[in-house]
Amino acid sequence: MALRLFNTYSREVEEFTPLDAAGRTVKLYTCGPTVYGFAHIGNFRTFIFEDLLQRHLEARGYKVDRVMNLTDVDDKTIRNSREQGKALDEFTAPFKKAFFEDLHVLRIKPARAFPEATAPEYIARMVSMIETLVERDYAYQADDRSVYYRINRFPEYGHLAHLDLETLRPTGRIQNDEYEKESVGDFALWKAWDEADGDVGWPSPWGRGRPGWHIECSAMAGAILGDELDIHCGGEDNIFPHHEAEIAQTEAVTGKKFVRYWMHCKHLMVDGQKMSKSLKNFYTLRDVLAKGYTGREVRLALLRVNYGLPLNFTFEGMADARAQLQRIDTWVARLTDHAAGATQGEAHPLADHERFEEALDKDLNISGALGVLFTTITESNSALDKNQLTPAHARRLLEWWGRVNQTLVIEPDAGADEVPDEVKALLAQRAQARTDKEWKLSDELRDQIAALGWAVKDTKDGQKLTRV
RNA sequence: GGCGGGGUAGCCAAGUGGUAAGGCCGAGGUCUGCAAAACCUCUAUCCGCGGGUUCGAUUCCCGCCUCCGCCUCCA
Repeated sequence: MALRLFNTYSREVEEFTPLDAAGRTVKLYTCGPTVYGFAHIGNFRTFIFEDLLQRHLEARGYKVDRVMNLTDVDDKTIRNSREQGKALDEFTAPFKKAFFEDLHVLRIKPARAFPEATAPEYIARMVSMIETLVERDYAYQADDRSVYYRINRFPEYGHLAHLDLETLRPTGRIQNDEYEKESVGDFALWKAWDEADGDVGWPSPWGRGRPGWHIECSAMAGAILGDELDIHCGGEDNIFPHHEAEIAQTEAVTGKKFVRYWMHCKHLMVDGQKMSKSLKNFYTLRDVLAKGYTGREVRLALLRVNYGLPLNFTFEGMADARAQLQRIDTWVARLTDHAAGATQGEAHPLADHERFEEALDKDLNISGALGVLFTTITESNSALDKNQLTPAHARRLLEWWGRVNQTLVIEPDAGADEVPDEVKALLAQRAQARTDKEWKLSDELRDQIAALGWAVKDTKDGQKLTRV
Protein backbone atom coordinates (compact mmCIF):
# COMPACT_ATOMS: atom_id res chain seq x y z
CA MET A 1 0.00 0.00 0.00
CA ALA A 2 1.16 3.47 -0.80
CA LEU A 3 2.14 6.18 1.62
CA ARG A 4 -0.43 8.94 1.69
CA LEU A 5 -0.01 12.36 3.26
CA PHE A 6 -2.30 15.31 3.81
CA ASN A 7 -1.12 18.25 1.76
CA THR A 8 -2.06 21.64 3.15
CA TYR A 9 -1.77 23.11 -0.33
CA SER A 10 -4.48 20.93 -1.84
CA ARG A 11 -6.25 20.21 1.44
CA GLU A 12 -6.34 16.59 0.42
CA VAL A 13 -4.66 13.36 1.34
CA GLU A 14 -2.38 12.56 -1.59
CA GLU A 15 -0.21 9.64 -2.50
CA PHE A 16 3.41 10.54 -1.81
CA THR A 17 5.95 10.34 -4.57
CA PRO A 18 9.27 12.17 -4.32
CA LEU A 19 10.83 14.21 -7.08
CA ASP A 20 13.64 11.69 -7.23
CA ALA A 21 11.47 8.61 -7.49
CA ALA A 22 14.31 6.42 -8.72
CA GLY A 23 16.85 7.41 -6.08
CA ARG A 24 14.19 7.49 -3.41
CA THR A 25 15.66 10.52 -1.73
CA VAL A 26 13.28 12.96 -0.11
CA LYS A 27 14.13 16.61 0.32
CA LEU A 28 12.61 17.71 3.57
CA TYR A 29 12.75 21.24 4.92
CA THR A 30 11.49 21.93 8.42
CA CYS A 31 11.18 25.34 9.99
CA GLY A 32 13.23 25.44 13.15
CA PRO A 33 13.16 27.50 16.30
CA THR A 34 13.80 31.16 16.89
CA VAL A 35 16.57 31.11 19.43
CA TYR A 36 15.74 33.96 21.75
CA GLY A 37 14.82 31.56 24.56
CA PHE A 38 14.33 27.89 25.31
CA ALA A 39 12.03 26.14 22.89
CA HIS A 40 8.79 25.03 24.54
CA ILE A 41 7.18 21.63 24.25
CA GLY A 42 4.70 22.98 21.73
CA ASN A 43 7.65 23.64 19.43
CA PHE A 44 8.86 20.15 20.13
CA ARG A 45 5.52 18.61 19.28
CA THR A 46 6.10 19.83 15.74
CA PHE A 47 9.71 18.65 15.69
CA ILE A 48 8.68 15.22 16.96
CA PHE A 49 6.00 15.00 14.29
CA GLU A 50 8.68 15.78 11.73
CA ASP A 51 10.90 13.13 13.24
CA LEU A 52 8.10 10.59 12.94
CA LEU A 53 7.65 11.61 9.32
CA GLN A 54 11.35 11.19 8.62
CA ARG A 55 11.58 7.83 10.36
CA HIS A 56 8.50 6.45 8.68
CA LEU A 57 9.78 7.56 5.30
CA GLU A 58 13.01 5.74 6.12
CA ALA A 59 11.07 2.66 7.22
CA ARG A 60 9.50 2.75 3.76
CA GLY A 61 12.89 2.76 2.10
CA TYR A 62 13.41 6.46 1.44
CA LYS A 63 16.55 8.38 2.18
CA VAL A 64 15.57 11.60 3.85
CA ASP A 65 17.67 14.69 3.36
CA ARG A 66 16.41 17.00 6.06
CA VAL A 67 17.27 20.58 6.78
CA MET A 68 16.18 22.57 9.82
CA ASN A 69 17.00 26.24 10.07
CA LEU A 70 17.70 28.28 13.16
CA THR A 71 16.30 31.78 13.16
CA ASP A 72 18.88 33.73 15.07
CA VAL A 73 17.87 37.25 14.17
CA ASP A 74 14.47 38.86 14.57
CA ASP A 75 12.86 41.67 16.57
CA LYS A 76 12.63 39.78 19.83
CA THR A 77 16.11 38.34 19.55
CA ILE A 78 17.59 41.76 18.97
CA ARG A 79 15.55 43.34 21.72
CA ASN A 80 16.43 40.68 24.30
CA SER A 81 20.10 40.65 23.42
CA ARG A 82 20.29 44.41 23.81
CA GLU A 83 18.46 44.29 27.10
CA GLN A 84 21.15 41.95 28.32
CA GLY A 85 23.89 44.02 26.76
CA LYS A 86 25.15 41.13 24.69
CA ALA A 87 26.13 40.78 21.08
CA LEU A 88 23.54 38.90 19.04
CA ASP A 89 25.58 35.73 18.62
CA GLU A 90 26.70 35.77 22.22
CA PHE A 91 23.05 36.00 23.27
CA THR A 92 21.77 33.23 21.02
CA ALA A 93 24.64 30.75 21.51
CA PRO A 94 23.37 29.21 24.77
CA PHE A 95 19.86 28.80 23.37
CA LYS A 96 21.22 27.08 20.29
CA LYS A 97 23.21 24.75 22.49
CA ALA A 98 20.15 24.07 24.68
CA PHE A 99 18.08 23.36 21.59
CA PHE A 100 20.45 20.64 20.40
CA GLU A 101 20.52 19.11 23.86
CA ASP A 102 16.74 19.03 23.89
CA LEU A 103 16.61 17.39 20.46
CA HIS A 104 18.90 14.72 21.81
CA VAL A 105 16.83 14.15 24.94
CA LEU A 106 13.73 13.76 22.79
CA ARG A 107 15.57 11.40 20.45
CA ILE A 108 14.92 13.53 17.41
CA LYS A 109 17.21 12.53 14.60
CA PRO A 110 19.47 15.45 13.72
CA ALA A 111 18.92 17.05 10.36
CA ARG A 112 21.73 16.91 7.83
CA ALA A 113 22.12 20.67 8.18
CA PHE A 114 21.03 23.30 10.67
CA PRO A 115 21.69 26.53 8.79
CA GLU A 116 21.70 29.76 10.73
CA ALA A 117 20.10 32.81 9.23
CA THR A 118 22.99 35.11 10.12
CA ALA A 119 25.67 33.03 8.40
CA PRO A 120 27.35 35.27 5.79
CA GLU A 121 26.74 32.90 2.89
CA TYR A 122 23.00 32.88 3.55
CA ILE A 123 22.78 36.63 4.08
CA ALA A 124 24.50 36.98 0.71
CA ARG A 125 22.00 34.64 -0.89
CA MET A 126 19.09 36.54 0.66
CA VAL A 127 20.42 39.80 -0.72
CA SER A 128 20.88 38.29 -4.12
CA MET A 129 17.35 36.87 -4.14
CA ILE A 130 15.93 40.23 -3.16
CA GLU A 131 17.94 41.88 -5.95
CA THR A 132 16.38 39.51 -8.43
CA LEU A 133 12.92 40.22 -7.03
CA VAL A 134 13.48 43.96 -7.33
CA GLU A 135 14.77 43.59 -10.90
CA ARG A 136 11.72 41.63 -11.85
CA ASP A 137 9.40 44.09 -10.20
CA TYR A 138 8.27 41.70 -7.50
CA ALA A 139 9.75 43.94 -4.85
CA TYR A 140 10.26 47.61 -4.19
CA GLN A 141 11.98 49.84 -1.71
CA ALA A 142 9.52 51.99 0.22
CA ASP A 143 9.95 55.40 1.78
CA ASP A 144 11.07 53.82 5.03
CA ARG A 145 13.99 52.32 3.04
CA SER A 146 12.82 48.78 3.70
CA VAL A 147 12.22 46.46 0.78
CA TYR A 148 8.81 44.84 0.42
CA TYR A 149 7.36 42.07 -1.65
CA ARG A 150 4.58 43.27 -3.93
CA ILE A 151 1.97 40.58 -3.37
CA ASN A 152 -0.23 41.84 -6.18
CA ARG A 153 2.44 40.58 -8.56
CA PHE A 154 1.94 37.03 -7.37
CA PRO A 155 -1.66 35.93 -7.94
CA GLU A 156 -1.13 32.66 -6.11
CA TYR A 157 -0.46 34.52 -2.88
CA GLY A 158 -3.06 33.33 -0.37
CA HIS A 159 -3.67 29.94 -1.93
CA LEU A 160 -1.89 27.89 0.72
CA ALA A 161 -3.79 29.54 3.56
CA HIS A 162 -7.04 29.82 1.58
CA LEU A 163 -7.12 33.48 2.33
CA ASP A 164 -8.88 35.97 0.12
CA LEU A 165 -6.69 39.02 0.44
CA GLU A 166 -9.51 41.36 -0.50
CA THR A 167 -11.42 40.39 2.58
CA LEU A 168 -8.62 40.43 5.11
CA ARG A 169 -9.77 42.12 8.23
CA PRO A 170 -7.33 44.90 9.02
CA THR A 171 -5.96 44.52 12.50
CA GLY A 172 -4.77 47.32 14.73
CA ARG A 173 -1.19 46.67 13.87
CA ILE A 174 -1.74 47.12 10.17
CA GLN A 175 -3.84 50.18 10.57
CA ASN A 176 -1.32 52.18 12.57
CA ASP A 177 1.78 51.08 10.93
CA GLU A 178 3.64 50.50 7.76
CA TYR A 179 1.74 53.03 5.73
CA GLU A 180 4.73 53.26 3.43
CA LYS A 181 3.78 50.02 1.77
CA GLU A 182 1.82 49.93 -1.46
CA SER A 183 -0.52 47.33 -0.08
CA VAL A 184 -1.11 46.30 3.51
CA GLY A 185 -0.35 42.70 2.65
CA ASP A 186 3.12 43.41 1.32
CA PHE A 187 5.71 41.85 3.56
CA ALA A 188 9.25 42.88 4.36
CA LEU A 189 12.13 41.26 2.51
CA TRP A 190 14.75 43.58 3.89
CA LYS A 191 14.23 45.70 6.96
CA ALA A 192 16.07 49.00 7.04
CA TRP A 193 18.23 49.53 10.08
CA ASP A 194 16.84 51.65 12.85
CA GLU A 195 17.81 52.74 16.31
CA ALA A 196 16.38 49.66 18.00
CA ASP A 197 18.66 47.39 15.98
CA GLY A 198 21.80 48.63 17.69
CA ASP A 199 24.83 47.11 16.01
CA VAL A 200 22.84 44.39 14.25
CA GLY A 201 22.84 44.91 10.52
CA TRP A 202 24.38 44.01 7.20
CA PRO A 203 25.21 46.17 4.20
CA SER A 204 23.01 45.81 1.13
CA PRO A 205 22.15 47.66 -2.07
CA TRP A 206 19.30 49.26 -0.11
CA GLY A 207 21.41 50.32 2.81
CA ARG A 208 22.21 48.79 6.11
CA GLY A 209 19.54 46.45 7.41
CA ARG A 210 18.59 42.87 8.06
CA PRO A 211 16.57 40.24 6.29
CA GLY A 212 12.89 39.60 6.88
CA TRP A 213 12.01 36.26 8.40
CA HIS A 214 10.47 34.73 5.30
CA ILE A 215 13.38 35.27 2.96
CA GLU A 216 15.67 33.47 5.40
CA CYS A 217 13.91 30.17 4.88
CA SER A 218 13.65 30.62 1.13
CA ALA A 219 17.36 31.30 0.89
CA MET A 220 18.53 28.51 3.17
CA ALA A 221 16.21 25.90 1.71
CA GLY A 222 17.34 26.81 -1.78
CA ALA A 223 21.02 26.92 -0.88
CA ILE A 224 21.08 23.48 0.67
CA LEU A 225 18.29 21.50 -0.96
CA GLY A 226 17.83 23.25 -4.30
CA ASP A 227 14.93 25.01 -5.98
CA GLU A 228 12.40 22.24 -5.48
CA LEU A 229 11.55 20.50 -2.24
CA ASP A 230 9.52 17.39 -1.68
CA ILE A 231 8.11 18.21 1.73
CA HIS A 232 8.11 21.36 3.77
CA CYS A 233 6.85 21.21 7.35
CA GLY A 234 6.13 23.52 10.19
CA GLY A 235 3.60 24.39 12.82
CA GLU A 236 0.18 25.37 11.57
CA ASP A 237 0.79 28.95 12.56
CA ASN A 238 3.48 29.14 9.91
CA ILE A 239 1.00 28.62 7.08
CA PHE A 240 0.24 32.28 6.92
CA PRO A 241 2.10 34.41 6.30
CA HIS A 242 5.42 32.61 6.57
CA HIS A 243 4.99 29.73 4.15
CA GLU A 244 2.81 31.73 1.85
CA ALA A 245 5.62 34.26 1.59
CA GLU A 246 8.22 31.57 1.00
CA ILE A 247 6.26 30.32 -1.98
CA ALA A 248 5.89 33.81 -3.41
CA GLN A 249 9.58 34.67 -3.01
CA THR A 250 11.06 31.43 -4.16
CA GLU A 251 8.83 30.83 -7.14
CA ALA A 252 9.24 34.39 -8.35
CA VAL A 253 13.00 33.81 -8.37
CA THR A 254 13.23 30.25 -9.66
CA GLY A 255 10.12 29.96 -11.81
CA LYS A 256 9.69 26.45 -10.45
CA LYS A 257 7.20 24.84 -8.11
CA PHE A 258 8.84 25.28 -4.71
CA VAL A 259 7.23 22.54 -2.63
CA ARG A 260 5.28 19.43 -3.57
CA TYR A 261 3.80 18.59 -0.18
CA TRP A 262 3.15 21.04 2.61
CA MET A 263 2.58 19.48 6.01
CA HIS A 264 1.63 21.32 9.18
CA CYS A 265 1.38 20.15 12.74
CA LYS A 266 -1.53 21.35 14.81
CA HIS A 267 -0.87 23.23 18.01
CA LEU A 268 -0.12 21.94 21.42
CA MET A 269 -2.68 23.31 23.84
CA VAL A 270 -2.53 23.83 27.54
CA ASP A 271 -5.77 24.20 29.45
CA GLY A 272 -7.57 24.22 26.15
CA GLN A 273 -5.60 27.19 24.84
CA LYS A 274 -2.73 27.41 22.44
CA MET A 275 0.60 27.14 24.19
CA SER A 276 2.70 30.10 23.20
CA LYS A 277 5.44 32.30 24.43
CA SER A 278 3.33 35.40 24.13
CA LEU A 279 0.55 33.94 26.29
CA LYS A 280 3.19 32.82 28.79
CA ASN A 281 1.34 29.57 29.34
CA PHE A 282 4.11 27.35 28.05
CA TYR A 283 6.33 24.66 29.44
CA THR A 284 9.85 24.18 28.23
CA LEU A 285 11.20 20.67 27.99
CA ARG A 286 13.34 21.51 30.99
CA ASP A 287 10.24 22.38 33.03
CA VAL A 288 8.76 18.96 32.37
CA LEU A 289 12.01 17.11 33.01
CA ALA A 290 12.30 18.97 36.30
CA LYS A 291 9.05 17.36 37.36
CA GLY A 292 10.70 13.98 37.06
CA TYR A 293 9.71 12.93 33.56
CA THR A 294 12.16 11.50 31.09
CA GLY A 295 12.77 12.41 27.49
CA ARG A 296 11.14 9.29 26.13
CA GLU A 297 8.05 9.93 28.25
CA VAL A 298 7.74 13.41 26.84
CA ARG A 299 8.43 12.06 23.38
CA LEU A 300 5.60 9.54 23.60
CA ALA A 301 3.21 12.03 25.21
CA LEU A 302 3.75 14.46 22.32
CA LEU A 303 3.78 11.75 19.68
CA ARG A 304 0.72 9.72 20.52
CA VAL A 305 -1.93 12.07 19.16
CA ASN A 306 -2.13 12.45 15.40
CA TYR A 307 -0.42 15.57 14.16
CA GLY A 308 -3.54 16.78 12.39
CA LEU A 309 -5.32 17.22 15.70
CA PRO A 310 -4.62 19.72 18.45
CA LEU A 311 -3.16 18.03 21.50
CA ASN A 312 -4.05 19.25 24.97
CA PHE A 313 -1.01 18.91 27.19
CA THR A 314 -1.73 17.71 30.73
CA PHE A 315 0.22 15.91 33.40
CA GLU A 316 -2.48 13.27 33.31
CA GLY A 317 -1.38 12.72 29.73
CA MET A 318 2.21 12.44 30.93
CA ALA A 319 1.14 9.79 33.44
CA ASP A 320 -0.65 7.92 30.63
CA ALA A 321 2.50 7.94 28.55
CA ARG A 322 4.54 6.68 31.48
CA ALA A 323 2.10 3.82 32.10
CA GLN A 324 2.14 2.88 28.42
CA LEU A 325 5.92 2.75 28.41
CA GLN A 326 5.86 0.57 31.49
CA ARG A 327 3.65 -1.90 29.69
CA ILE A 328 5.92 -1.91 26.68
CA ASP A 329 9.08 -2.26 28.79
CA THR A 330 7.82 -5.25 30.73
CA TRP A 331 6.64 -6.90 27.55
CA VAL A 332 10.05 -6.42 25.93
CA ALA A 333 11.76 -7.74 29.06
CA ARG A 334 9.50 -10.77 29.14
CA LEU A 335 10.17 -11.54 25.48
CA THR A 336 13.88 -11.05 25.98
CA ASP A 337 13.93 -13.54 28.84
CA HIS A 338 11.88 -16.02 26.88
CA ALA A 339 14.00 -15.64 23.75
CA ALA A 340 17.26 -16.15 25.62
CA GLY A 341 17.91 -19.62 24.28
CA ALA A 342 17.05 -18.95 20.66
CA THR A 343 19.69 -17.63 18.32
CA GLN A 344 17.34 -17.35 15.40
CA GLY A 345 13.79 -16.18 14.98
CA GLU A 346 10.99 -18.33 13.70
CA ALA A 347 8.09 -16.92 11.77
CA HIS A 348 4.92 -16.24 13.69
CA PRO A 349 1.74 -14.44 12.64
CA LEU A 350 2.02 -12.06 15.59
CA ALA A 351 5.36 -10.83 14.29
CA ASP A 352 5.10 -11.20 10.56
CA HIS A 353 2.92 -8.37 9.51
CA GLU A 354 3.24 -4.77 8.47
CA ARG A 355 0.16 -3.43 10.14
CA PHE A 356 2.15 -0.90 12.14
CA GLU A 357 3.70 0.57 9.00
CA GLU A 358 0.41 0.36 7.14
CA ALA A 359 -1.27 2.47 9.80
CA LEU A 360 1.45 5.09 9.44
CA ASP A 361 1.03 5.00 5.68
CA LYS A 362 -2.34 6.62 6.25
CA ASP A 363 -1.12 10.13 6.84
CA LEU A 364 0.98 9.08 9.85
CA ASN A 365 -1.90 7.62 11.83
CA ILE A 366 0.10 7.09 15.00
CA SER A 367 -2.97 6.27 17.08
CA GLY A 368 -3.77 3.42 14.75
CA ALA A 369 -0.15 2.31 14.75
CA LEU A 370 0.06 2.30 18.55
CA GLY A 371 -3.17 0.33 18.57
CA VAL A 372 -1.41 -2.33 16.48
CA LEU A 373 1.50 -2.38 18.92
CA PHE A 374 -0.66 -2.77 22.00
CA THR A 375 -2.83 -5.40 20.39
CA THR A 376 0.32 -7.32 19.54
CA ILE A 377 1.49 -6.98 23.13
CA THR A 378 -1.73 -8.32 24.60
CA GLU A 379 -1.94 -11.19 22.14
CA SER A 380 1.66 -12.26 22.55
CA ASN A 381 1.43 -12.03 26.35
CA SER A 382 -1.60 -14.22 26.18
CA ALA A 383 0.17 -16.71 23.92
CA LEU A 384 3.10 -16.71 26.31
CA ASP A 385 0.76 -17.47 29.21
CA LYS A 386 -0.56 -20.44 27.29
CA ASN A 387 2.91 -21.67 26.36
CA GLN A 388 2.14 -21.19 22.71
CA LEU A 389 5.26 -19.19 21.94
CA THR A 390 8.67 -20.78 21.52
CA PRO A 391 11.88 -18.89 22.26
CA ALA A 392 12.38 -18.62 18.51
CA HIS A 393 8.96 -16.99 18.18
CA ALA A 394 9.87 -14.58 20.94
CA ARG A 395 13.07 -13.74 19.10
CA ARG A 396 11.07 -13.00 15.97
CA LEU A 397 8.70 -10.79 17.93
CA LEU A 398 11.67 -8.89 19.31
CA GLU A 399 12.87 -8.37 15.78
CA TRP A 400 9.45 -6.99 14.91
CA TRP A 401 9.61 -4.71 17.92
CA GLY A 402 13.07 -3.59 16.88
CA ARG A 403 11.64 -2.42 13.58
CA VAL A 404 8.75 -0.66 15.25
CA ASN A 405 11.09 1.00 17.70
CA GLN A 406 13.22 2.35 14.86
CA THR A 407 10.26 4.62 14.23
CA LEU A 408 8.99 5.20 17.76
CA VAL A 409 12.37 5.32 19.56
CA ILE A 410 10.89 4.84 23.01
CA GLU A 411 13.04 2.17 24.59
CA PRO A 412 14.68 3.00 27.94
CA ASP A 413 17.96 4.89 27.84
CA ALA A 414 20.95 2.61 27.69
CA GLY A 415 22.42 2.25 31.13
CA ALA A 416 19.28 3.58 32.80
CA ASP A 417 18.88 0.32 34.64
CA GLU A 418 22.47 -0.35 35.55
CA VAL A 419 22.36 -1.60 39.09
CA PRO A 420 24.91 -0.22 41.57
CA ASP A 421 27.03 -2.76 43.42
CA GLU A 422 25.54 -1.72 46.73
CA VAL A 423 22.08 -2.63 45.53
CA LYS A 424 23.34 -5.85 44.02
CA ALA A 425 24.79 -6.87 47.37
CA LEU A 426 21.54 -6.16 49.20
CA LEU A 427 19.69 -8.09 46.55
CA ALA A 428 21.89 -11.13 47.06
CA GLN A 429 21.39 -10.98 50.82
CA ARG A 430 17.67 -10.75 50.31
CA ALA A 431 17.65 -13.74 47.97
CA GLN A 432 19.31 -15.75 50.71
CA ALA A 433 16.87 -14.44 53.33
CA ARG A 434 13.99 -15.50 51.10
CA THR A 435 15.43 -18.95 50.61
CA ASP A 436 15.63 -19.19 54.39
CA LYS A 437 12.09 -17.83 54.68
CA GLU A 438 13.31 -15.00 56.89
CA TRP A 439 10.53 -12.68 55.87
CA LYS A 440 11.29 -9.95 58.36
CA LEU A 441 14.85 -9.61 57.14
CA SER A 442 13.63 -9.82 53.55
CA ASP A 443 11.26 -6.91 54.11
CA GLU A 444 13.95 -4.85 55.81
CA LEU A 445 16.26 -5.39 52.88
CA ARG A 446 13.49 -4.39 50.54
CA ASP A 447 13.19 -1.11 52.44
CA GLN A 448 16.93 -0.53 52.28
CA ILE A 449 16.92 -1.09 48.54
CA ALA A 450 13.98 1.28 48.20
CA ALA A 451 15.93 3.92 50.08
CA LEU A 452 18.58 3.69 47.35
CA GLY A 453 15.98 4.42 44.72
CA TRP A 454 15.09 0.95 43.50
CA ALA A 455 11.90 -1.04 43.80
CA VAL A 456 12.23 -4.76 44.15
CA LYS A 457 9.42 -7.07 43.14
CA ASP A 458 9.17 -10.79 43.65
CA THR A 459 8.13 -12.60 40.55
CA LYS A 460 7.99 -16.23 39.59
CA ASP A 461 11.48 -15.88 38.19
CA GLY A 462 12.93 -14.27 41.28
CA GLN A 463 13.52 -10.67 42.27
CA LYS A 464 13.16 -7.91 39.74
CA LEU A 465 14.46 -4.41 40.11
CA THR A 466 13.09 -1.23 38.69
CA ARG A 467 14.29 2.25 39.25
CA VAL A 468 11.87 4.61 40.93
C1' G B 1 -16.69 39.22 9.89
C1' G B 2 -13.72 35.59 6.54
C1' C B 3 -11.18 30.89 6.31
C1' G B 4 -9.86 26.10 8.45
C1' G B 5 -10.12 21.92 12.02
C1' G B 6 -12.77 19.39 15.92
C1' G B 7 -17.12 17.42 19.23
C1' U B 8 -16.79 9.01 19.94
C1' A B 9 -16.97 5.82 27.38
C1' G B 10 -14.29 9.29 33.70
C1' C B 11 -9.73 10.92 30.52
C1' C B 12 -6.76 10.40 25.67
C1' A B 13 -8.18 8.50 21.04
C1' A B 14 -8.82 5.05 16.09
C1' G B 15 -12.39 3.94 12.72
C1' U B 16 -16.20 2.44 9.06
C1' G B 17 -22.63 2.93 4.64
C1' G B 18 -23.82 -2.90 7.92
C1' U B 19 -23.90 -2.33 13.43
C1' A B 20 -17.82 0.86 17.99
C1' A B 21 -9.40 -0.33 17.57
C1' G B 22 -6.07 0.82 21.31
C1' G B 23 -4.11 3.29 25.85
C1' C B 24 -4.91 5.42 30.90
C1' C B 25 -8.24 4.98 35.02
C1' G B 26 -11.74 1.41 37.36
C1' A B 27 -13.70 -3.72 38.59
C1' G B 28 -12.89 -9.05 38.85
C1' G B 29 -9.37 -13.02 38.51
C1' U B 30 -4.28 -15.51 38.27
C1' C B 31 0.27 -15.27 40.79
C1' U B 32 2.22 -14.22 45.81
C1' G B 33 4.84 -15.33 52.95
C1' C B 34 3.30 -10.15 52.68
C1' A B 35 3.50 -6.13 49.53
C1' A B 36 4.06 -4.39 44.93
C1' A B 37 4.36 -5.39 40.08
C1' A B 38 3.05 -8.21 36.05
C1' C B 39 -0.41 -10.87 33.20
C1' C B 40 -5.53 -12.24 31.75
C1' U B 41 -10.73 -10.91 31.52
C1' C B 42 -14.51 -7.18 31.78
C1' U B 43 -16.03 -2.02 31.11
C1' A B 44 -19.91 2.88 25.03
C1' U B 45 -27.08 -0.73 22.81
C1' C B 46 -23.80 3.89 21.31
C1' C B 47 -20.42 8.05 18.43
C1' G B 48 -22.78 17.04 20.17
C1' C B 49 -28.34 18.19 18.79
C1' G B 50 -32.42 18.11 15.05
C1' G B 51 -33.93 16.75 10.31
C1' G B 52 -33.04 14.17 5.45
C1' U B 53 -31.07 10.22 1.93
C1' U B 54 -30.82 4.72 2.55
C1' C B 55 -33.08 -1.85 3.61
C1' G B 56 -29.52 0.16 7.09
C1' A B 57 -25.70 6.28 9.27
C1' U B 58 -21.48 7.37 14.23
C1' U B 59 -19.86 7.21 9.05
C1' C B 60 -23.30 10.80 3.26
C1' C B 61 -26.47 15.62 2.86
C1' C B 62 -28.86 20.05 5.28
C1' G B 63 -29.56 23.08 9.57
C1' C B 64 -28.21 24.19 14.57
C1' C B 65 -25.26 24.24 19.14
C1' U B 66 -20.35 24.22 20.93
C1' C B 67 -14.83 24.18 21.29
C1' C B 68 -10.17 25.47 19.03
C1' G B 69 -6.84 27.68 15.44
C1' C B 70 -5.43 31.32 11.48
C1' C B 71 -6.51 36.32 9.37
C1' U B 72 0.85 39.86 8.29
C1' C B 73 7.10 37.77 11.17
C1' C B 74 4.09 32.72 17.34
C1' A B 75 6.17 25.46 15.91
